[in-house]
Parts: sequence; C-alpha cells; structure tokens
Amino acid sequence: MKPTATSSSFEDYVKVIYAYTEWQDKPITSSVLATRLGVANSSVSEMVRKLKDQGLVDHQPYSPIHLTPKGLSLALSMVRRHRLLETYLVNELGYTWDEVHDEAEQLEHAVSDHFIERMSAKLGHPFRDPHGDPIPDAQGQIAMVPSHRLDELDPGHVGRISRISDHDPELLRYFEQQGLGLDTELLVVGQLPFGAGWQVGLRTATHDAGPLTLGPDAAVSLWLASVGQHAGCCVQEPTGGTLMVPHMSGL
Amino acid sequence: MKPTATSSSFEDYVKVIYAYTEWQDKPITSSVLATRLGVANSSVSEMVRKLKDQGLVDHQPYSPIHLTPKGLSLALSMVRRHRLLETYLVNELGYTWDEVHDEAEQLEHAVSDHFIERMSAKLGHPFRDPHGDPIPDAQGQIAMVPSHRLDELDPGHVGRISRISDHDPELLRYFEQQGLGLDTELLVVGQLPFGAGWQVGLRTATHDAGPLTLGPDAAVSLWLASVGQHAGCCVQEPTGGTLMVPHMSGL
DNA sequence: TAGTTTATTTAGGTATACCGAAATTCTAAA
DNA sequence: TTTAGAATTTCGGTATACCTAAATAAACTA
Ligand SMILES: [Mn+2]
Ligand SMILES: [Mn+2]
Ligand SMILES: [Mn+2]
Ligand SMILES: [Mn+2]
Repeated sequence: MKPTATSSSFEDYVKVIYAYTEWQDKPITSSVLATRLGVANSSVSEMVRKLKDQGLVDHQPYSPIHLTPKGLSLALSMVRRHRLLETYLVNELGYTWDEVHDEAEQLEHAVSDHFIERMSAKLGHPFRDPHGDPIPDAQGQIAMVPSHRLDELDPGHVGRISRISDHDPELLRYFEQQGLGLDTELLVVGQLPFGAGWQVGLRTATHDAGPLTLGPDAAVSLWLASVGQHAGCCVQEPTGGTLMVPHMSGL
Repeated sequence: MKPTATSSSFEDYVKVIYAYTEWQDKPITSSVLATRLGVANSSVSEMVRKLKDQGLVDHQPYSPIHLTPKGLSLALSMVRRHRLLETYLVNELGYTWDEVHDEAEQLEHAVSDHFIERMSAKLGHPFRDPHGDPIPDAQGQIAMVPSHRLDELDPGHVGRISRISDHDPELLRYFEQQGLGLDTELLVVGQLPFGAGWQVGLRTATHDAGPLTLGPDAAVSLWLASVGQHAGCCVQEPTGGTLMVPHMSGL
C-alpha cells in the first residue's frame, strides 16, 4: 500500500477530530469540526470525503466523523509533534507557555521524524507538555493522569493541577501571575452564586497564598489530579480502544 | 503599503535568485532558475510575473531576473533563516552536517522571527553556518571571508577551508572521512592531468596527513581563505550594492 | 403527522502553484 | 541578411483547499 501523502490540512483535520474525542468522549460533527478549523462547513464536507478516500476516517453522510486506526495513528503522531515542540520551545528556547501554541501549530507540519526524536531525546523523553497535556510516545502510547475539571469537583476536594487549557494565551498569563501552574496544589472551596465562578485555596512551594476567586472561564480551563496519584496509568493503543479519560482539552 | 503576503514559493524563488548572484556575480536566467527550483520553465515565467507584481523582482521579457531592494531584503532574511537553522541543528540537536540542508529547507518557511532570534541568541549570534556560509544579521548585513575556489588557486598556495558546498550530502560525508572540515589548512600541490583532479596536502590539529587527491567535483566544492586573514570585512547592505565576493555556493 | 428549523451536502466558483505543448522572440551561424 | 536552433513566454489544463449560495436530509414542534 502507498504511504498516504498527508498534506498539512489532512494533518490538522485528523488532529482536531482526535482532540475533540480526547475530552468530549463522543465523535465530532461536521459543523464543530468546521468551527475548530476555522473553515466553512462545505469545506469540511469536501475534505472529509477525501480523508475517507485515504482511509483516515469513517463517515456516512449526515453522521459524525470517526477516525480509523490509520487516522488515529496519524493524529497521535501530530499530537506528539505538537506537544514535544511546545515543550522544547519552553525548556530550550526560553518561550513562555502562552507563546508556544501558535509556533507549534506551524512547526508540527514542517519538522521531520528525525527532528522530533532528537528533540524528545534532548528533553529526556517528557510525558507531558508545558500545559500538562500528555505526549504520546513514538508508538502512539499515551499516559494520562486521571483528572477532573475544577468545576466538576465537590467543595473540600484537594488536588494538584494536572492540565491547563492552552487555548487562550491571556488566561495563561493570568494563571502565571496568580501563581497557578502545573502541580500547584489546590483546595476547592466552593462555587460562588450567580455564575461568579469558584473559590479556591492554593499552596505553592514559595508562598501559601490565601483564597482566590476564579471566573467560570478560568475554572473550566483547569484539571485537577487527586493528591497522592501519579502519571503512568491508562495506556492507550494507537489502533483504537476506548479513551479512558474524558474532559481533556487543548493540544 | 501592504506587507506583501509571501508564500513559501515566493520565498524559495527569491532565495534561489539571490544565491545564484551570490557566487556567479551575474543575474539568473529563467531556465537556470527553473532547474534550481526543480520546476518547468513555464512555471517560472508565471511566478516571475507575480514576483514582479509584488515588487520583489525587476524583469523584462526574455531578460535575466534581478532582485529589487525589497526582494533582496526578503532573500537575505531567508538565507539568514536557512543558515541559522543549519547551525542550530548541528550545534544543539546533534545533526551531522550532511543531514541539515533538507530539514532547514522546510523549517525556514515555518519558523517565526521570534524563533529565529531566540535561536541566534542561544547560538551566540554565529556569523557562519556548518558549511562556512555567511549568516546575514537581522538587518541583512553579511560578513564574507574573501576566498577562492580551490581549482582557481596556483600550486603552492596555502589556505584555510572557509566554505564547503552543502549541495551533495555524500560529498560532505567523504570530506568528513578524509579529515577535511572548516578551517582545515590546505596546501595546493597542483592539478593532475586529464581532469583527474587536484593534489593537496593537509594539516589538522589531530594528524598531519599526507597528500590527498581530490576529484574535480570535490575540488570545486571547496573555498580557501588565505592563511592569516579573518572574517569581518566586506559588509553588504540589504538595499543593494555590489557583491564583493564571487564564487560562493550553497545555502 | 405535517411543517419548520437546523445540519449537512452539493454545485459552482476562486486562488495558488504547478504542468506539457504551442507560439513567440532572441541569437548566432551561414 | 536570412534562418535554424535555443530560450522564453503564452495557452490550456490539473490538483489542492478554500469559499458562497442552493439543495437536501434530519430533527424537532406544534
Ligand atoms: Mn497545525
Ligand atoms: Mn498547543
Ligand atoms: Mn525552502
Ligand atoms: Mn543548506
């Protein structure tokens, strides 16, 4: 079989299809895909037909879109590229975590496999990126830390920040400023009335800051892992199988 | 004026036009440009018209193609990108000097200015790449070491290798194997009859190797700087002016 | 269930960057 | 000077990846 010439558009389509399923636990629809890619619905219809021709997705008209094993494998390799690049930019080139997403979005299509593996080696084969998103290994295995979104946790729960959406650079700068980062220990105090957000308490190595109010947008961008748990469980084959951890976002 | 949306094709066209002039000291023709880019002559005619529309080249039908100041500026920025990337791949990611050209060819179109300047800073703002090609600074200033191609030098001349064409990876591996690298001191013994090549003597820090025979392809790929001279002269403005050093190759 | 709204696909069209073949222009030999 | 041959451009066409507007299918709603 031929090696499937994948354009950078194909790569972005399968990546977005994968990313949606990674947290929503259900297949993506045509219009959501269009929104996330920033293209017209009609463009998606046409591209999905081509992706199907290449055996990267399963799709019947008017139904949601599924990745095939081949499509999942390509998606995982793009996710690996993206997250390794983000990690590299922060660790080796002094980028801040709010600057890396857009740069990685371009680079992920331009670098060779050789480049990726060199980078991974130099970084010591990291398993998560600067925002806590898990990095699949070269075989597509991905280690996920069981986590829950802050807004889904009961008052009194204590957890360590395991993942932060990188969608909004400004929000990332805000978190930085407030001393909120990966592995910061957080106490969920409770939800404020009338959608004002959540009240949390945080303890960092440096300063034991007092209570903090997080708006709704901030709250849904944070995932917490139960204190006492560590990474390494819930391994997933690139050839399919159920995704064990819902509610994950960002690339 | 609008910022001239430059596609990666445009970038490659101006880069190749510049590179030709950098060593041939005369403007490139349509068919040579086509050969170097690996496209049909008709494609070049069409693209040159578009480059002219964008004010990147001067051209009248059936004549050679010149860069405008704007085109030269873009070309120098692409050359800077390419050569910094090659240097980075070798110095920071452990690439060998025969592996970097193709990777840089892709990356040069994908990285941001921010990435380039971070890289340059991390490398200590190098002025030449792994093959000795000069790296323009962010303003397009380029420092060239006065050099001559080995096949143009008289017997008895002693020089330091200042530039090696990166065109053929296999030739680079051969040079490596023979102990020939940047700054290797070389004595031109003389030309062999019937186009067999050149006889040279080399002295490296490690071993004082005996005489060596270089075939014609190898000989024309090496540039020598006179011993005792150093880099830093012959600065060129991006806004034009005569190129002072002919006979340079590669990117 | 019939009608209305929404989601999705189809149809027709654009821009970019290529191609081969035909026509044109330039050049250099006779 | 004429004219063959070489270089270059023009012409018609392809592939990719978008778009808007129109048609259609599916999902609600009354
Ligand atoms: Mn992308
Ligand atoms: Mn990202
Ligand atoms: Mn290039
Ligand atoms: Mn190069």
